[in-house]
Amino acid sequence: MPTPYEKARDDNIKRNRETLLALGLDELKTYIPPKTAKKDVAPTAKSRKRKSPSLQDSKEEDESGAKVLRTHATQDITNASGVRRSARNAGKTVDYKSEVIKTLPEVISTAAKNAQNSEGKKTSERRHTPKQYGHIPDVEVGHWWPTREACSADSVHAPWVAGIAPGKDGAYSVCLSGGYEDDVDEGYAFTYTGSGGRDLKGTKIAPKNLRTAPQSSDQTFDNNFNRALKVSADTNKPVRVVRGFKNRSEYGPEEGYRYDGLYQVINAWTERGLNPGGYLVCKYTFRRLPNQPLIPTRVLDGSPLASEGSSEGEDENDDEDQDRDAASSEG
DNA sequence: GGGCCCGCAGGG
DNA sequence: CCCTGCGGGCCC
Repeated sequence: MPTPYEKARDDNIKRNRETLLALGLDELKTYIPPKTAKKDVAPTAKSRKRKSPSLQDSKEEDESGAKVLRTHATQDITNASGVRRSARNAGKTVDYKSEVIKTLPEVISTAAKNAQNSEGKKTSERRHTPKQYGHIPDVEVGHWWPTREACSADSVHAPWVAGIAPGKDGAYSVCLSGGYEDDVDEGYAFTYTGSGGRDLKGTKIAPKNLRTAPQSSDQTFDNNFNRALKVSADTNKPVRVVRGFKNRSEYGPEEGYRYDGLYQVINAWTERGLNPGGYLVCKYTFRRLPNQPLIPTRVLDGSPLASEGSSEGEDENDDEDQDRDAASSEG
């Protein structure tokens, strides 16, 4: 017998999922790589078998020198003594040497301080401003970082903690980190919950100085972050989306944070949130822009999801050259 | 595992 | 300066 909370949660999830699936997502799941002169040849023998659903597989043999990303499979991502990198691994025994080889790129920094971007530059030496709409130059869809700090250093999502990066004409970017249980992520569309309404400071007698906390009051669109996303729904500016490992869907990365490309906010509303006080939350529906690389999927623990990916047995998109020429920025 | 408390980015 | 915020390291 489900508790009232569980019932409310499941109702919300069911309703949200139906909304998302009604958006016609199938057309977004077929990415046809641009035909280049060099590659416009039927792949007779598949030279390389895709090792993982990861998007950031290297383009090692690209003679044009335009290679952007590379998977440093042999890099030992732990420190010499297997230092724990973050709370996500607390208590877990993970054999990175064997596991990581499949998917993860090189970990750039294990320290919160001096976060480096993918070029070894620090946040203060960003090459691009994060305050722009659309893709960040040279950062491919599928790019992966170990931490929010590293993602910030690459200008894709600037805040280290906040899920929304607000701008005048809408949000520049959001991060999906599974902060709200009734958010639904169908990959090519998802629902998102705003911020605010949390008591971060505690009381005078018991000050907290927290960064996140349970809901304790209503969220409104007066909040900067929430207003920005509402504006996004009006201006249709593209929003960069980063998925984090806390995202409880098959579309979340197993570790770290991954850039999943551009989305549009297509709806914004408020509703009674899934919190004990029944406080209002701001909700949004996001839909992915077409012509972007497919999103990697994973198998959730203890969940009988279909095996990974959507293309086991389909060969059309087997080519790894999924260039990032999706919807352009600005409009 | 959970609690604490910090730095940092960005806006007012 | 102040405030906020779906991190993360450290200690227990």
